Amino acid sequence: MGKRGEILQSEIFDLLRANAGPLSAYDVMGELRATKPKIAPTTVYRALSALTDQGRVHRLESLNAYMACQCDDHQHESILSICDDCGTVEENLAPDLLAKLSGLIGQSGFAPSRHVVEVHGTCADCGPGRKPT
Amino acid sequence: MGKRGEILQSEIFDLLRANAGPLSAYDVMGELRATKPKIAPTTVYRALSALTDQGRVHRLESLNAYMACQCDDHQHESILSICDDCGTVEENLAPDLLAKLSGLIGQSGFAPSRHVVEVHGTCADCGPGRKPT
DNA sequence: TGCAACATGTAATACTATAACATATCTAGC
DNA sequence: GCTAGATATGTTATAGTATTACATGTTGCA
Repeated sequence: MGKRGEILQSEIFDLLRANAGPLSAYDVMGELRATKPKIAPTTVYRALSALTDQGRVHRLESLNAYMACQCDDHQHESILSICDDCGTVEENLAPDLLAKLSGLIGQSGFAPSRHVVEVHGTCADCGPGRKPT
Repeated sequence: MGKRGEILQSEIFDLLRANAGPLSAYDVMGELRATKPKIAPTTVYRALSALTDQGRVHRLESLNAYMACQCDDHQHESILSICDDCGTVEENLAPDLLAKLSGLIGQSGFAPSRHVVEVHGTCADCGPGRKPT
């Protein structure tokens, strides 16, 4: 086996890439139901889990949602900036900052394995001095 | 009104303080049911929300759980290190690092309002070179 | 008193995620 | 090819997290 799973993963990855903002697991399932009316949460979660393990998809812990990695190299941890107005998320790379973070935490003997760094706020397009339509 | 709410908040705060690790909202509700058998989720969430607004309680986004702030001054954002083995969470203050983070993100015109920084790993007590009991 | 504003209580339901077990597919060795 | 064991996938049910909508109580002030 394995074949069908990879197809599903690609399908989900494309779906997330095509979307401007992040999608919840159930959003993804809703989209998939268009072609696979009987797909179950477990199946979707398994695929999302595989994708996040691969680094092709990021999970937004503070939103319970998922987005496609915006970079070509999927072997990195990201800093995600989330606009609370329009919902768009930008991915920022800052290995040095994450290293500094690990160093700081490591001083007390803690061994970091995974960083969750998400910054909420308003993006340039939604920022102050801009009025809603 | 307002009085009964503040009492409940203190009760929850004490409960969280007494606990070594973070508690989920429903954990908290379970404890509260000992004295208030009919307390509802909404009530608990409202109190937790007030407490987090005050900075007396931190929400762990990656665990869907809550913990009492370990510092006396509750007017700060924290970096939380979470041991995936034993579940204990340490609070680290690093205003300079958060400022650097804001600066980085701000370069693209993004205006940060809230930082979520959670580091998973293993704490000094659970780290490598230590075998389970 | 009466009412406006707001805090709290209550019930129902929506959203997110996993457990447990059944079924299908693949690979290796015969 | 066939069987057995390992692994991936499908299916059903349920657990865990959070909010909506509306009812009721409380306060302060005209």
